[in-house]
Amino acid sequence: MAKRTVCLLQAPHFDLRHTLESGQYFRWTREGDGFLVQHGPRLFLIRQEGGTLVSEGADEAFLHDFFALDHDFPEIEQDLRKDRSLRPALEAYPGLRILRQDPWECLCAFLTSMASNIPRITRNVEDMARTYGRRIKFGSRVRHVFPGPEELGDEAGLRALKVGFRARYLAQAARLARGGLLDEIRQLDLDDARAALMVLPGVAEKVADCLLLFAYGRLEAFPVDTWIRKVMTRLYFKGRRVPDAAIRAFAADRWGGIAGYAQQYLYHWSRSMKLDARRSL
DNA sequence: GGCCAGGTCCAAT
DNA sequence: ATTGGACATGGC
Repeated sequence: MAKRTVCLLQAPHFDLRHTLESGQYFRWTREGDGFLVQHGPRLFLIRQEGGTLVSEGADEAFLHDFFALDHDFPEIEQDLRKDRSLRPALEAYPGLRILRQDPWECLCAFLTSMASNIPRITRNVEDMARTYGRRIKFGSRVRHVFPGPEELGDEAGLRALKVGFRARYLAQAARLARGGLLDEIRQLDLDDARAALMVLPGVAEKVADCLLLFAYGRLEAFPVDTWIRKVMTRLYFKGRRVPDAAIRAFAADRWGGIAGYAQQYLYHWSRSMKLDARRSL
């Protein structure tokens, strides 16, 4: 067996665990004091030692891109800290960052996310990989690459994986992705990009915003899901139910180009808080 | 058992 | 323009 080279990467102001556990990405498992992660064709071990990421099985350029180390973390954090309501979330998960995922994989993950939950999304994604993806090994560990749009099964095949009504969306997404839809997004401004993504059946505002934020690096995107709706109405709307558009508009106004970071902190924090409807913040 | 879940779509106000 | 139910499956 070929010996794998160890890759060291400086990642100050970055917390691997908070980042992976925040619910933006699903293809990782804990292993020892680190994680076994896969993304695209890669399968790698990674752990954090202070401000350094130590990895086996991935090169520096990939890691730098995937973990989005080009984002100006101190600047983002400093900006968000100006909002007092955000501080508990910021302090609960210092170093929580937004990843830069592959758009196709991200699309499939969040297509399966509707009316679901993280354990089930994770299982759906792994089922798709195991059924349609090519095998890869890391030492004695065997995993599967997430299948490309050409490799993903048809609707009937996907239904057999228990993804339910999401099977049709996934099959259609594959068809449109084969036509290059996901590549055309990058050059569009936010509104056009969102509209282009929403051409995909099963993609409306929330999933589109997840892609824009988690895959396309559009840090101003602010996905509004049930958790965000709950925490935002509590923190900023006196508990009154308001349209999602109003929440997005508020976020854009308050946090501008880094609203997506605020979203990810609030999402992770609100879930850990187990916010109760009867309790005020 | 029925209700609801990292939503979206469609029909009926 | 807004609202309610259906959609598969699974967990509680």
